[in-house]
Amino acid sequence: MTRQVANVRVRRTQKLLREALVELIEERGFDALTIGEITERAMVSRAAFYRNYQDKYDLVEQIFEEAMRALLNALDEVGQQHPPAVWVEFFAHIAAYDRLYRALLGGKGSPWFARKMRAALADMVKALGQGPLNAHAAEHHSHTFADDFVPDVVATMFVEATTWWLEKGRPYAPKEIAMRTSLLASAIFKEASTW
Amino acid sequence: MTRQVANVRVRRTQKLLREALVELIEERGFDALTIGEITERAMVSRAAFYRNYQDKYDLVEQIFEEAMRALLNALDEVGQQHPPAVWVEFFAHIAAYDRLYRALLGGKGSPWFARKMRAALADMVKALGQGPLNAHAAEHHSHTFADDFVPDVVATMFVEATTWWLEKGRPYAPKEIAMRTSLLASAIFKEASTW
DNA sequence: GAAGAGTTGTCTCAGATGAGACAAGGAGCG
DNA sequence: CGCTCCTTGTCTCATCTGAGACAACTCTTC
Repeated sequence: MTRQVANVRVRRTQKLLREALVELIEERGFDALTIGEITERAMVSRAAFYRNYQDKYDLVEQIFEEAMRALLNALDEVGQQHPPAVWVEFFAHIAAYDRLYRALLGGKGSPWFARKMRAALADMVKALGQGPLNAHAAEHHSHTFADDFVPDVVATMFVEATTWWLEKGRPYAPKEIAMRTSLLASAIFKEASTW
Repeated sequence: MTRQVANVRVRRTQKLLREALVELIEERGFDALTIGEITERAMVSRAAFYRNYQDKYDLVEQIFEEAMRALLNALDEVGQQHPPAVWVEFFAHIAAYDRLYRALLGGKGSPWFARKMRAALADMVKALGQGPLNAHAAEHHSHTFADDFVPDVVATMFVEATTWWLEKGRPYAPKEIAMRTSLLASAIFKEASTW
């Protein structure tokens, strides 16, 4: 399949499909959706769907990747000065894409997506692990299996925190939830560094 | 121009243009907009615009007419039992189309639209004038020039009330604002019936 | 396990759409 | 006035899209 990008019609089709998918996940959950349902909502033909995407997983994946790109851009602007600032930005990002993440992570979402997100976050945590967030590991040169395992644990924690936060209607400001979760993350890293 | 309706593509184009127009009125005001700007936001060609509409006034007009159709449907369901109920439904309708009416009636809207709405409301008031709302006129058979003038005044009052209500962020519930304005309307009718 | 209903993924072709060019008109400016 | 820049409204043609048909597949339900 040739993944087109130049044409306005193609980009419009993709936009309509993305919006329709998010709406429908909110209404009926991801797993229950059929391609025909999505394309009907998007006012697009079923053929147009298959011209752009493999299946509905491909579609969410691209929505998610786009969201992640937006997040990474936001993180670039913050710089790496203050470790918690990254997570403030992260939760601000979640808040901005509230409907999307609520749809994908909430009760009607698919576990498949939570895995996807956990993996992406684990990569982020690993990248940050080289930096100032994980001072202990850097100091003690603790190159155990913790280097793979701990980021996974921390990422899981962040996904859980995000899910909880969204489902409760975001009771804390991004700054606050970021503080709490990054303190938890630090504690995990610290504990792990003693292994 | 042949006004097409059957095709999905045509309806989609119209939907995209409607949404783009409302967005852009909110951002930059109605008068400042060019056709090119609207079509670009809608991800639609300029030619497609002219295939569906005469000009931007034609487009707002249709958005408004669609909104009015929705309102009249809602009014049908209410029935004519309780005069204020009609106005409760009216303000509930305004609230439902909050963004649209705020955009069209607010500071960046066009006076042209306020006139349009006043005329539509005057017709509504005249229709209701035959009914139970205007008990006085019916009782006293007051067929003066008031039959044309008073509905205009009342309609103007409703437009003003609507504008005020939207700009203040809808401080009252639809029921409450409906109560107050319909009392005003009754007072106007009562006074006029003594002429 | 057979039948029925619904979904998926692919294909074709008529038909609607986007790109772009065009003349005409208006607004701002010296 | 003349000049430039932008917008409008219309047209043509290449291109993308929707409709619909199709076989293959998966569930239910008997």
